[in-house]
Amino acid sequence: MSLSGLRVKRREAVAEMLVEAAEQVISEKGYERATMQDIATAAGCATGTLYLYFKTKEDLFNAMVAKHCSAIVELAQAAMDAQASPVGKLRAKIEATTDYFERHPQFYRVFYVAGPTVKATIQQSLHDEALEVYQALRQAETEVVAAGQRQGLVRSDIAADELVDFMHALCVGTTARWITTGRVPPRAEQTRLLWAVTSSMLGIREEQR
Amino acid sequence: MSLSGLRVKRREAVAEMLVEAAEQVISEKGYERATMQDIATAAGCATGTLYLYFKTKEDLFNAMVAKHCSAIVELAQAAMDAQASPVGKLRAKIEATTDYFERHPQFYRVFYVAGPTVKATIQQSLHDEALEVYQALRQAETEVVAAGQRQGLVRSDIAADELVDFMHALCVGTTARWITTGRVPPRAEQTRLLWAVTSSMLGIREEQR
Amino acid sequence: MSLSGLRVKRREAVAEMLVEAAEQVISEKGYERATMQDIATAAGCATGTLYLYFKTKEDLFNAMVAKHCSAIVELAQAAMDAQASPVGKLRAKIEATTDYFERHPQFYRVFYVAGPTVKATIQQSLHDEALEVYQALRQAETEVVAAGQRQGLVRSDIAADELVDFMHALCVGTTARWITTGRVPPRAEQTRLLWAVTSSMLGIREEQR
Amino acid sequence: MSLSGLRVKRREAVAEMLVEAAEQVISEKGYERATMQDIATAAGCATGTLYLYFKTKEDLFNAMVAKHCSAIVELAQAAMDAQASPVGKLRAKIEATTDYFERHPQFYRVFYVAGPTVKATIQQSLHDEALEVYQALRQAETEVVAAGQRQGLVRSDIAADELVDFMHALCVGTTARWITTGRVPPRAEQTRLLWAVTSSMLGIREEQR
DNA sequence: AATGAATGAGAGTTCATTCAT
DNA sequence: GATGAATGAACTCTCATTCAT
Repeated sequence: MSLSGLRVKRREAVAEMLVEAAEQVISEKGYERATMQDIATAAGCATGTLYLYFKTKEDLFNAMVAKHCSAIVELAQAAMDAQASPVGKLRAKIEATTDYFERHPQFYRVFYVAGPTVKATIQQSLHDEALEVYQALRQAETEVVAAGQRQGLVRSDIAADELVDFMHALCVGTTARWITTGRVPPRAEQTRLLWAVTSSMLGIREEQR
Repeated sequence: MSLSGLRVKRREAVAEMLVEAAEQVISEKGYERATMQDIATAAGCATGTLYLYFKTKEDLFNAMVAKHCSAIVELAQAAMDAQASPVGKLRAKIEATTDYFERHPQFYRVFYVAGPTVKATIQQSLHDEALEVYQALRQAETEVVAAGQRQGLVRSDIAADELVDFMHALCVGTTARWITTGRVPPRAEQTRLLWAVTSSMLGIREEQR
Repeated sequence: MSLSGLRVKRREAVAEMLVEAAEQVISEKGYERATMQDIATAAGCATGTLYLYFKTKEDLFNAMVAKHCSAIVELAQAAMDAQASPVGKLRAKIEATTDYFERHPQFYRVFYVAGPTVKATIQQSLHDEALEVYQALRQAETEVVAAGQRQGLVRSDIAADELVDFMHALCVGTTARWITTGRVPPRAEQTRLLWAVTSSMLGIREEQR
Repeated sequence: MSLSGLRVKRREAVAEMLVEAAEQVISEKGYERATMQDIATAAGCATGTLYLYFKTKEDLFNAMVAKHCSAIVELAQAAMDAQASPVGKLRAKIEATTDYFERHPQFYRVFYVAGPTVKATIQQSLHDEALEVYQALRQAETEVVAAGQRQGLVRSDIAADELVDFMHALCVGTTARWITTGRVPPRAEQTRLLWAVTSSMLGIREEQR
């Protein structure tokens, strides 16, 4: 690997570390209350150093959000692709995302602590890179639900895209509660519970029955 | 009413107005970005006046949150009391809260815009005044769900208090989506949709069938 | 005078005082080196106070420049209007401006110390308020010189507007030298010297001879 | 030439290049706004490299000013030496300096953009190297003018050293106007105009008449 | 009670300078 | 010698809070 290749690698590694420090601090204090000084201290560097890697505070925040969004979307998509049946896909997707949030509770907390910038930021940062991917995921889920409806496996009295929204609301809301209260059930239980409520909400009739 | 009684009345009326101004501004800009100057301007008074009624900015925010929490809890409790059957109670509670948020979208928005202080504040402000009432509501709901389970009207494979949490997650998450996207379905549709997903999630078998 | 009238008066008085403090500090250290803290200290107030009267540092600077430019232009115009003959007008204008700079040496120093913003600022601030007045003055001078040329009192081998530019260059440059070296000749001598060189540069033949 | 002699040569060549880069950037943005990074970029080297040749930013600036001052003084002196008569000397000096500024407009611009450091810097940097030379030039000019006065070629109602100052003011002010407005007359015209106004200001009676 | 001018601590950001590589 | 990442002091500007009127 060339010298400049090494440099790029190193730069990315440092940026990654700074993002993690930011994540740490922001998840504790919220975006507005977290100062660049705080983040620098958490990262073990000087304030000015942060600006060598990110042009503004918001930039740093965006980088963090984009990183996680991309990761989640990617995992969810992969989990769905690995399954054949609509019901299997939905279940796998729920498992994958629950899993991710459990492994990255700080990121989740950001959304409940981060404040005003979050919404604007997510939309903006996703526009740049991951929005298409994110929309594709939503599209894919809707198609899966619709397929389930056509096969009589999913309730048909509510439109597929609305069901997807309900699914998201339920999963996100539940995960939020787990993480913010600090009482996270064991993994197996998480999946069981979430799938139990989601599947009955969707009126799912399991195929193998 | 005594003179001092009138004075108290007047003081409360002014405080109420200031809270409304704060609500307006904070729901637009978020807690951190909303300045006391902004709020004073919205209320049509001077900055200093705010401090005659609230000791700090956070105090003003707390008053606003407490006001709405109390109102919601009260309405929900009343709606449940007016129904006899467990299923009726649950349905009535959902209707009552959905109703409240639709009439006070600004308050709802606060939770998605308000930022870091929200969680701390809610817990703190609820501690002070409304937490007991709020816990009582949750308790009441849990008992209703448990009663439904005993009568075979509600699924029994998940504990009553957990079902209550799922209910909350679903309702709050869905309402959030409606309000933040700005695409609020008509009232009747709201209730139909929410009840359709909630009841099937709870495995409800309607009594009259 | 009404209460709000008094308030406006007071506000203007304070703003004027702050401008003077800024003038003091900037003439010593230059625009870039003068900090808002310095200016506040010179004015005997807190940093924040400056921002109650001027939106930005540049704003404060602009206010200062605009004030002096307007004053000079006004005095110069008045001095010219008070004279009948072209030669008298030119002489009166030189006297008036020399006079002003002698009474406000700090302002003059600004132009030799203030730095990059000066040119941009002067053009911009003059655009807003005083540019037309300033252009009018230049126009008036050009006409005076042209009149002098028609009457055979001023050399005709160089265009009137160019002669005006030379006049400005000579006066400004000379005043600059006096003020920056600190060796300012007595008033009577100033006028005598400046007029001696200017009039011979303009090829002036005094009328009464 | 010895090895170390070559090294010195090389070092000077690099320093010269860096000074030119600084000149470029500072003439555009002004001293304060020009960053060492900007200059390094313009020079095609790293920030740190600048510090191998100049101890501080001000040092680099001083080097640049000193370079031009020396050059101008040298040219002016040579031009004067090449003429015999006082009037010829003055005219030749004006031609030489006008010429220099036209060939180095960036340097001239520095004085109108560079800001607070200029005065201090010029005095300081000239002290170190060129002040004596500069003073010598001024002295030489004064003697030329005095000689002109003795021969009845130059007005005698104003002291020789003051006339020299007026000459400087007029030439510098005029050149400034040309360069900052960007409307530079053709070379021949420059000399004609400047000499026309300067000579009549000095009350010069051309010898050949 | 009401005002709003004043405060000053603290935020984000920049940049001359250093130093390990 | 050359590099450029790292530093941290210093800057402009904001805003919750106070207090004389």
